[in-house]
Amino acid sequence: MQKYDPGTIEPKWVAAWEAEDLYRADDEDTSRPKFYALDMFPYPSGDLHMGHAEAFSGGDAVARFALMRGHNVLHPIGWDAFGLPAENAAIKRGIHPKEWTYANIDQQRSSFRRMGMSFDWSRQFNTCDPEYYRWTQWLFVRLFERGLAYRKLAPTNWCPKDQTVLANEQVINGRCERCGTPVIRKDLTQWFFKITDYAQRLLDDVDELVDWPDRVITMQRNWIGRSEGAAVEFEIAETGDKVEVFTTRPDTLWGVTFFVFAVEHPLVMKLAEAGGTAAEVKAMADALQATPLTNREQAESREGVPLGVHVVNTVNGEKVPCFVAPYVLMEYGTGAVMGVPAHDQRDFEFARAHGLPIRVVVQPEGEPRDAETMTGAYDHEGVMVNSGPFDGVRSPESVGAVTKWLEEQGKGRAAITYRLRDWLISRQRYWGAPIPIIHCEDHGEVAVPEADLPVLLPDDVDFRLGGESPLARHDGFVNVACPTCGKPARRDTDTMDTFVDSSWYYFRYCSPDDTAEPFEPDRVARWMPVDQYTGGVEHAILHLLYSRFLTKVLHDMGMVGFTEPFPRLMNQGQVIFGGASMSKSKGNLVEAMPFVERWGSDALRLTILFAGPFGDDIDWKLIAPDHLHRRPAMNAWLGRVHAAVSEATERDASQPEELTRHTHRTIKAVTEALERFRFNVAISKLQVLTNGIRSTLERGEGARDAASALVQMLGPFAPFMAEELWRDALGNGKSVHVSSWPSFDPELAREERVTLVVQVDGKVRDRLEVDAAADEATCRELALASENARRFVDGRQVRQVIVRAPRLVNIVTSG
RNA sequence: GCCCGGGUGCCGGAACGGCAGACGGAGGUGCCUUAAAAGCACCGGCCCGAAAGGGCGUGUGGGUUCGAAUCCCACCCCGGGCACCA
Repeated sequence: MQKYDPGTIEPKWVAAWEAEDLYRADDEDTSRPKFYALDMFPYPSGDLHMGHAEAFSGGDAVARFALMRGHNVLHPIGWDAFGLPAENAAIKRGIHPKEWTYANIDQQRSSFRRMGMSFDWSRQFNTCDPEYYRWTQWLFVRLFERGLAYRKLAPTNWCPKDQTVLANEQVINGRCERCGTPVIRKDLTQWFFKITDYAQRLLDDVDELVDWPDRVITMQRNWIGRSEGAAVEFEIAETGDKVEVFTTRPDTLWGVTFFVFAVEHPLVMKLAEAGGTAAEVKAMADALQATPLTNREQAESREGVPLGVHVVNTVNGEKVPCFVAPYVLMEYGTGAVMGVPAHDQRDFEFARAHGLPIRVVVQPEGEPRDAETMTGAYDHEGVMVNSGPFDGVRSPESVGAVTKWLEEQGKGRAAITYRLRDWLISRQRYWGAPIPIIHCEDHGEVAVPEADLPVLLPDDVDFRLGGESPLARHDGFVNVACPTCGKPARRDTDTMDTFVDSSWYYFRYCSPDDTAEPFEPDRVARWMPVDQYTGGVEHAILHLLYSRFLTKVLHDMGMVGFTEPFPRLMNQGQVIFGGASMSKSKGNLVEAMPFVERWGSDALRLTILFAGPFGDDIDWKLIAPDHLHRRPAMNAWLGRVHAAVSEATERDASQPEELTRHTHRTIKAVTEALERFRFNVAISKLQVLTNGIRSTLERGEGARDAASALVQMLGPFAPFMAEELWRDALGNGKSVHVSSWPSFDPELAREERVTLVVQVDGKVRDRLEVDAAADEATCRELALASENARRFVDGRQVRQVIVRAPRLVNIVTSG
């Protein structure tokens, strides 16, 4: 008998599967139900590491399971190939980003092949291919036409190191997500996608996400950040200017004792001049402009500068002083807030710092607060006081009552504010899809006509860092005729955020060779929505939100008939090392291929999927630290499977019923575990069955049927071993991966003999073997007759006997 | 601060409210081997006990229940997300 050698088995089947075209999704076949199994496509930076191995082992198991259950499976792969890492790596190495990117893609592709992933390779594409980004640009133009792509001067997050603007989402704790450099503020004209138009729908349609992890849904909700309240109009006493504020607490309007503007508020300089404080205000504005956003955000000081003017409190006519302070942000609400120190902690601190009055207008019942002695704001429920007509009104009703009154008085209205901002998509970098816009002196922003797409990214560009987009330095790219009038004009020199590329790639897989449109609506209708999306939780917000947004836009354009692309989402955990996330810079990145070469792809998949629940993080250091020297348990198990199955096929003896029952129980358990992505549990059941087969063989009995089922169930986890045994040892002609997933007979899956646990007062005192069909009376009788139990019952009075036939009897005594 | 997760042997982890620790790892003992590795067999929560057996055990404290790792309340600790959001 031959020993298990993955090094010869695995490459052999890679070649066979490709020759047989085993994993091609069939666009025409409607006899089988479709199943779109999507894995978040990888970024081609270096070769595959253990994080890839985890994500794709899980995704591949899902796809293979669906295939064996009779689905027509679409399981595609591609590369998210534009973006900063490629550009940075290229600058560092002095080569072209294209070269670096395509080399990495080649390497990852060959590694995926070696691992035997069940991808339909005929659909592969890269987002940096002109055939792909042509359609990214096409989508940009469609959004532009619909008013969903627009340019505005905006304070941006600027990374001084990467020399580019970052989206809010790419700023982590005030630092650049990529390089960790503190981000500073810079006002630039930028392209945005108007995702805020879809804020409410993005929130509402969360209901259509039938199977997403709760935490991801929560993150999406928090990111959209809907707040309900009121918009109230105030008037500046000295100038008559009107100012609107948003508040979630209109019931505290009578407690307003001051008013604060953000420095960027359009009225600020005018008011400062009127109030005679222009110099101080200008100084503060300049200081803030030069201050990195980090410092501004972390400032806990309540500094502020008086504007020298007053605002008239809309509800009672009182005049209160106005200030400019950094704690008020132009980006949220209206950029101006009413100061209610008694009921907002920030306002409280500001009032104390500037000697402003504090007025309690909401009193907690039972323990009234006193402005003099308060040590912090009271921001909970209570009864309104000092509030004119509203004295005595209780929260939470008070908020609605005041809002209604404001509307009647024409002083305000109910309002909703979202935390979500528009999506900043322009990048002043080279390695991305050029924005297909031409700037004409006479016609402004003109979209590149569809026939002229793609706007090719020129190869001969000096892409090293500079203050502006590298494309701006390429005259041949920049200078172009206006599509409308033909006069000399300039191309837009920004490129698109890579999140734009990745927000629609799953549509392209449905018809990847389409040269007339981004995707064929009929094919998309055929394959989408995605049946199971697998990927990392690091994309819980950005990628998923953008994809959901774009799908809704395409829906509104009449191109797709659904509004959510991924109703089911599964997040794998991260593979970490020694408690820290793996990264090249930390030097703890564990690459996948050395393991594969040494012990096989099957062993790697099993090691990772067996390590714990799929959604939990895996610490490689704890799971297989010394894997290149020590034989992994999964490789050893596969060796035993190989030996046992081979032996089972050579034996004529009949299979004992006990093993048949065990097999059916295992099929049931593994099927259920796979349906819920409980790979670790499924694999453990397969190991138990292996042990059962081995002891059966040891007793000289047969195990062919059990072995056959085991091999099939191994398919999603260890595709090579399964195939080898299925075709070679078991002698089947067609691939195990297109065989029908084994079914179980519920009658056989039920245990025949079970352990009846006998408890006395809740403690286990005996275990009896009984027929699984034993009824309540029988169990009760057997339990009461048990020697071991009686030793604890004697001398006591039996008060109650709980029977859960055939598993448990609890004899409850007293005394 | 707010919002999510999660605390089970030495380790990864199992466990429809009903035998806690399945299945593995690390370790130990034995077999095989000149030897090592590999393989195979057995042991493996803690305490008492020679054993039979008993007691204690799922972060802490309480509660519900015949019965709680599991349900409820409070607290402690760890991880993640958001964070001057008006």
